[in-house]
Amino acid sequence: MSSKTHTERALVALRQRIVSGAFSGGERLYEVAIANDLQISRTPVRAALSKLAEEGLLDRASGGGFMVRRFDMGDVLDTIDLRGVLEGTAARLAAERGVSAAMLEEGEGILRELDRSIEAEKVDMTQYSKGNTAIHNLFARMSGSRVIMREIERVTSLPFASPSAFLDDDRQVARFRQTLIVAQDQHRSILNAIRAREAGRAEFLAREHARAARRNVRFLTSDAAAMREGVAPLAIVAS
Amino acid sequence: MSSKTHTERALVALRQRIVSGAFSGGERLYEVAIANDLQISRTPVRAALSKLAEEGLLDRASGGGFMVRRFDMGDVLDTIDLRGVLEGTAARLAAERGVSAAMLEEGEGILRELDRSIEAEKVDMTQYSKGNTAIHNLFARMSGSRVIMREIERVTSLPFASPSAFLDDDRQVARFRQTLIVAQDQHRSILNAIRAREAGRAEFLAREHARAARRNVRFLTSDAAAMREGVAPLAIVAS
DNA sequence: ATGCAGTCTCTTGTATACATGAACCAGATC
DNA sequence: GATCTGGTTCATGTATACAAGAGACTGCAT
Repeated sequence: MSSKTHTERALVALRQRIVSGAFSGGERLYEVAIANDLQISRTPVRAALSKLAEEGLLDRASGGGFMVRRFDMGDVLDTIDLRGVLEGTAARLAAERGVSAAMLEEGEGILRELDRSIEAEKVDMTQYSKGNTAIHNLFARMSGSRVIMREIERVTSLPFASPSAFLDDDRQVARFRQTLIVAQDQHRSILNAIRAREAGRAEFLAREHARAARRNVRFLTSDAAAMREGVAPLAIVAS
Repeated sequence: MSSKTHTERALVALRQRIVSGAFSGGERLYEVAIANDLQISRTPVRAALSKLAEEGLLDRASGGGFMVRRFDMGDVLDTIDLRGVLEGTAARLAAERGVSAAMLEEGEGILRELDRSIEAEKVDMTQYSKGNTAIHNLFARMSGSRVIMREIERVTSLPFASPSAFLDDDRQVARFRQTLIVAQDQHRSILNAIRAREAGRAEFLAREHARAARRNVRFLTSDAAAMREGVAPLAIVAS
C-alpha cells in the first residue's frame, strides 16, 4: 500500500479527489459514504477530513460535518494576491533584519540553476519548477519569522496558489519563455534588494512577482472555458 | 452544562487552559490523560484537539498526537505585524474595489460610538473595545474578499493578536487615553481613504495602525518581567 | 561492562456498537 | 383542512475494546 495508516491513505485519496474537482464546491461529505467507499471505518475518515479542513480544502459545516470549500475565480486571484502580500512581507522582513551570507550564497546558487534551466531555447521546465520552488522557499526562510513561514506554507498548499502551480502546463512551456525570463529577473532583484537591505523595494518586488501568476491564470482561462478544463490546478474551481 | 456536546466542552476547557498558559510551549498533550481529566472518552478529546490545531493553538507532532504551540515574544510581534499586513491588504482592496454607501455609513456609525466612548476623561473601555472590534471587522468585510476575511479571522483568533487584545488591561485604561485618541484618528483616516479610493494610503494606515498593538505589548512587558504576569493575552507566551 | 533480545508499557490507530438529535413523514385529532 | 404528535431515518457524537508500533527497560549472554 501507498502509506502506513488508513488515515493517511484516506487523506491522500480524498485530497486527490477534491483538488481534481471530483466534488462540487459546497458539497457535503458524509463519513459513512466515504468509509464504505474506501472500505475503512469512520474513525480514520474523520481524522482525514479534519486534516483536510486544516489544509483549507474543507470547511466545517455549522451543524457538524464537513463540506468541500468552494473557490470561484475571484477567490483564486485573491489567494494569489495574498501569496504576493505574504511573500512581500517575508522579503521585507529579510531585508530589514538581514540574512546570513550562507543564505545569500544559497540563493545565488539557486538563481544560477534557474538561469541554466531557461538559457536554452527549449526551457527545462522540471528544473525551473524545482528551482522556482526552492527560491520561494528560501525567501520565506530568510524572513526569520516562523509565523510568516507558516502562513506562506498554508496558503501555497492550495493547488492553485503555489509559486509553481501553473508551470507544468504545456501551453506555458511553449509560449512563455519570456515570462520566465522576467520572473527570473525579479528573483534576482529580490535577492539583491534583500542583500542591500532595501526593505521597501524587496517587498514591492516580491508582491509584483506574484502578479505573474495572476496573468497566467487569466491567460489560461481567457479564451475558451474549455481551456480551463485542461489546467489541473484549477480543477477545483467552480465555474 | 455550558454547551451541548462533550467535544465543545473539551474544546472550551482546553482552549482556556492553553491560552492561560497552563501548559508550556512544546508540551505534548496526551489523549488519555485529558480524557481522564475531563471524565470523557478519547473520541471527543481527539475532536477537540483537532479543532485546536486548526485554530493554530496546537501543532501536530510528527509521529501523531499534538503539542502545544510555542510562542515567544518575537512570534507575538510577528503575528501582530502579520495582522497589520492583512488588515492593510483588506483596506487596500476595499479602496481599490470600492464599497457600498451602506457600509461606509455603518463605519461612520461605529466611529461615532468610538468617539463617544473616549470623549470623557474616564474612557468607557467596554464600549471602546466593542466598537474597535466592530470597525476592524467592518474593514475586513469591506475588502470584498472571502479569502482575506478568512485569514484575518484566523490570525486574530490568537489571544494576543486580536485588535482588542490589550484593551482590557487596567494599565491601559489609566495611562493610554492618548493612545486611543490616536488610534481612533487612524480608524477615521482609514475609512476616509477607503471612501476616497486611496488604496495605497488605506493600506499604509491600516498597517501602521497595528503598530500601536506592538507598542502596547512592548510597554506591558517593558519594565519588569513581573508585569507580564498580569497580562492575560500574553499568558501563553514562553519567557 | 556491553550488547542484544525479548518483553512491557505507553500512546495512538481502528473498528464498531450504541446514543442522540434533527429533519422528515404520516397519521390522528380538532 | 390544519396542526400536532409520534415515529422513522439519517447523520454525527460517544464510549470502548482491541491492534499495532515505538521506545524503554530488564535480564541474560558474551
